Amino acid sequence: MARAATTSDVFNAIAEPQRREILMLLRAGERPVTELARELGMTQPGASKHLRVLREVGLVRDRKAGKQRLYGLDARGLRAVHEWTGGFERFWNESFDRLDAYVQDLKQARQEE
Amino acid sequence: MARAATTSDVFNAIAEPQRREILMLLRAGERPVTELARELGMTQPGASKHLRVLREVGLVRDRKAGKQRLYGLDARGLRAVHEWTGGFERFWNESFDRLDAYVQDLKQARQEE
DNA sequence: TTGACGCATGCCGATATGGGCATATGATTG
DNA sequence: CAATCATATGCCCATATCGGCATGCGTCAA
Repeated sequence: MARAATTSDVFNAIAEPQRREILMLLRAGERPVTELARELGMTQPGASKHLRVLREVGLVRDRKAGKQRLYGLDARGLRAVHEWTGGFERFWNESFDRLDAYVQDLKQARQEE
Repeated sequence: MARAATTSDVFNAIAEPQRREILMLLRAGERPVTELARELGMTQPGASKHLRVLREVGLVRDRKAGKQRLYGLDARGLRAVHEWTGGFERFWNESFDRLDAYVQDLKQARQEE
């Protein structure tokens, strides 16, 4: 087996930095492909491909506007990611204590050598 | 170029479902590799490889305990993902309105055909 | 020392990637 | 219809993946 498809779920789709940038840009409103490409410094085919991935996982939607195709944000899919990571909130707050304990263990292990 | 390394950042590391499962399991406490492998129904080498990725992005830390090696959660890296997705919160709440507007646009476009 | 155990690593194969480039497709305009 | 603009797609390449399997390496026990 190989790596899962980028279109398999939102987690995979947003693993790509440029796709995350696209999403951030779209917070300011709908945009045609060429403008996105220009703003992100990528080629038009490049932008189209990333947009396709985002569309397939439902993070953006597109709308024809004459010659152009406007892409807009549909952030609902990001909620799942937010909630999943939120399930670890108490752990990243605890982390310092845990790191402390870890350091203690290290010291102890070193003494036992 | 190819797809970015899974170890390039936390977003890539957690794109893998099994790695997310590992992290969830570790919320209950440290565990040796073999036990993780058993609980997740994967082979020991498989678990080791996923743990390596998680370790390289800093989501887990390991500690030698005699013959075993205990892996523990370090969730701090997930905070960045939580915050990034949090930046879209108002958009997924708005989504229904926006969808509505979208539907209106569609209707209008259809009339103009 | 010799086993046995726990884990990490290396190699293989199949696959999907992301970027570049050319080109097909669609819609608008003259 | 022809020319043009906006996008999407297809193809190629180099690369990194994940899984399976064998094996190396460190640690503990007899």
